[in-house]
Amino acid sequence: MKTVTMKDVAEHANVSKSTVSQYLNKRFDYMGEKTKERIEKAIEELGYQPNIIARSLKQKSTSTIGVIVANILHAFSTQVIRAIEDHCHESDFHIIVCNADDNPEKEKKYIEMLLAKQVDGLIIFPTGGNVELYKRLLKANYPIVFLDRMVEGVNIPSIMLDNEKASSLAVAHFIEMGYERIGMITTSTSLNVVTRIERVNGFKKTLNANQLPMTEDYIKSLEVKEIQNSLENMLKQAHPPQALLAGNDLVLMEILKFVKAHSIRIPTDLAIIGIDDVGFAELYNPALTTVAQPTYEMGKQAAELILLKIQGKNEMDDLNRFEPTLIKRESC
Amino acid sequence: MKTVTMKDVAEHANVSKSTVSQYLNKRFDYMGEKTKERIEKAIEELGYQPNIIARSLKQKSTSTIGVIVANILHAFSTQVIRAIEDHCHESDFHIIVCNADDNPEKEKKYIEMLLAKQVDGLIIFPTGGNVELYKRLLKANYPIVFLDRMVEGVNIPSIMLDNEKASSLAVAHFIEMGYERIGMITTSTSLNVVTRIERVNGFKKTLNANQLPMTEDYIKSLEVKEIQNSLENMLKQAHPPQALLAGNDLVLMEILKFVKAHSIRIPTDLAIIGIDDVGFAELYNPALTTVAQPTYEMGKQAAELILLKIQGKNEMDDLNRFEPTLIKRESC
DNA sequence: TTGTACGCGTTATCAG
DNA sequence: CTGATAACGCGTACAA
Repeated sequence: MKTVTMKDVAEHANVSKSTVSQYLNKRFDYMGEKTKERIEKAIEELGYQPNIIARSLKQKSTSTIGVIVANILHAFSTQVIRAIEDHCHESDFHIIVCNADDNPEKEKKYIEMLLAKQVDGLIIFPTGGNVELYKRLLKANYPIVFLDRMVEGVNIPSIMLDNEKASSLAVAHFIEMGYERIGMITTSTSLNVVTRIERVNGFKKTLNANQLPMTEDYIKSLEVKEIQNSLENMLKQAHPPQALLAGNDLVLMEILKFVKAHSIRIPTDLAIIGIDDVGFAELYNPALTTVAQPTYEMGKQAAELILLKIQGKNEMDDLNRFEPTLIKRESC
Repeated sequence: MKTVTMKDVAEHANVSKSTVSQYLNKRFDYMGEKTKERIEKAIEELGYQPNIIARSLKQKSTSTIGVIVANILHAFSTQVIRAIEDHCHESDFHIIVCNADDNPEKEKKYIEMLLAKQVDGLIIFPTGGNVELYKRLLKANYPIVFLDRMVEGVNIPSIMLDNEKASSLAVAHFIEMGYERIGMITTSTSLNVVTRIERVNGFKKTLNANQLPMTEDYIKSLEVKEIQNSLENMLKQAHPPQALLAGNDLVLMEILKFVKAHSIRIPTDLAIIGIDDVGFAELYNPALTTVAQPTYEMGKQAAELILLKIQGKNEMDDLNRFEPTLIKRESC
C-alpha cells in the first residue's frame, strides 16, 4: 500500500509540512490563494489521506467510543447499539462494539483493551463483576456510562428500564384477562444481575398486591439450555401455570420452541407475555403480547451522555429510568 | 484521565524507556532478574497501560480490520459479522463495523474513513457503486475481500452463496410438492445487485427446466415498503400464485405480515419458502421452510482470508461459492 | 545487560 | 503569510 504522507504533499507543492497541516485544518486566514491551490492540487494528484492515527496521538483523542454489551444475543443489545451508532455518527464519532458474553473476565479484558486503544469514552452493559475497575475509572474521571444495568455502590450514570414496572404491566394484564396461576422464567442464574432481580421483584410484588398465590415453583431463573426441561416439569404438574412471563427475548424463544414441540395452544392452554419487543412478535400466530423497552431512546441518551462527558460536561443524575410499554396482541 | 506513559514507568523503576519496551515485548533474553521485577512492580504501582495508538503509528499496523455491510438490517449481515468477529478475536484483531445502507456514497465515505484510521484490511459487502475505488485499492495491493456479492470487472476475492442454486432448491421443492403457479419477490430494485439477479435467474431457469409457466407478473423486485401493495395486487388476480419465494429475510417478514393481515393459510392458500434462515423460522406456525446460507463458514473464511492477505499471503481463487441448504419445514 | 538517539505522521508554537 | 522545530508515546538499531 502506497502510503503518501503530509511530507510528500509538502514537497510536491513546494511548501512546508506545517502549511499543509494548516490547510487541512481550514486555518487559511492568512494563506495565499496560490499556495492554497498548489496544495489542493498536490493532495489531489497524490491521493493523499491524512493519517488519523498520527493525529490521534498528537491530539490525545480518537473520536471513538467503546461499547461493551453483556450479551449480544439479546435483540435489545443490537437495537441499542444501532441507536448509539446513529447518534454518534452525527458527531463523527465511531464505535467499537465488544461482547462480554456475560463473563466478567472478558469484560475486564475488553475494558483494558479499549483504554489501550485510547477510546474517548465507554458505554458498558456491566456484568457487575469488576467493581474495583469501575471505581477506578470513575475516580479517574474517565467518561463512562452504564446501560441496561446498574452496579450497586458504583456511582456511574446508568440508563435503565423501569424493570419492576415492566413485570408489573405484564402481570396486571394477565390478571385483567382472568389468569390466576401465573409463572415467570428468567435467565442469568449465576450472575447477580439487577435487571433480572428487579423484574422478578416486580412480578412478585404485583402478584402479592392482587392477593394471588405465588408458587416459587413457577418462578424460575435458568440457563437457556435448562429451560426446555424445566418447562416440561412445570407444565405437567396437577395445577400448572396458565400464564407465563418471559423475562427476556431468549426465554421467549425457548418457550415458543416448547409450545410448538408440544402442540400447546396459545393463549387457550397457556397465555404468554414477553419482556422485549422482538421483530416477529406481530407476525407470529398468535401475535405476541410484549412489554417493549424504548430501545432507541435509551441508546440515544447513552450516546448523548457519553459525548457530553467527553466534552467535560456532566449534567445527568446518576440513574435514569425509562418507561416500558405494554403492547397488547393475541397471546394474552 | 491520568495518562501514565512508558517514561513514567522507566523513571519509577530506574531504567530507561527501551528497557521497559523490551520487557513489554517479552524480549528478556538478556534482562536481569531484578530489573524485570522492578519494572513489573512499577507497572503494577502506576497502573500503566501501553498506548496502542502510539505503537500503531510506529509499527504501521493497527490489528484492526474494517467491515462494511451493505445493509445491516439483514439477519445474514449480523450473523456473518459475528462469525468474522469470533475468528478475528482469536488472532487478537478487532473489527469496526459500518453500515453503508445500500448507498454507494456512504460506502465510499466509510472506505476512506477506515483507510484514514489505518485499518489493516477491509471486508466489504459491496454496493457495487464504487468501481473506481475498488480498483484503486486492488491495484495498491491493499488487503480486501468481498462478501455476499461480487463486482463485475473487479478482481477482488469474493465469498458468495451459490445464489442460483438457492432459488433452484426452493423452486424444485415447490414443484415436488405439486405447486405450479410459483412467484418470487426480491428487494433492491435500484441497485444492480448480483445477489438479486442471480437468485432471479436461478428461479427462472428452474421454472423453465421444468416446463412450468413463467408469469413476469409473479416475479417482482420491490422496495420493502412497496411489498404490501404488490402482494395485494398479485394475490387478487384470477389465477394467483400458489407458492411464493422470498428473496431474503426482509421480504419474508413482509409476506408474513401480509399473510397475517389477510388471514391467509399457509401452506393451504399459499406456500412459502424464504432464502435466509431466520431465528424464528422453526418456531413459527407453521414452521417456515427456508434455504439457509452457511453464514458461519462464510464469515470465517472471509476473516481467514483477510488475515492471510494482511500477512502478505494470498492463496484463494477470486471467487468462492458456498452451498445453500434447503431446510424443509411446514410452510411448503 | 542497559541506555541513547532517532523515526513514525501529525499538530502547535513561535519566529521570520 | 510561511516555515522551522519541538512534542505526542512507542519501538529499535546501535552503542556502551
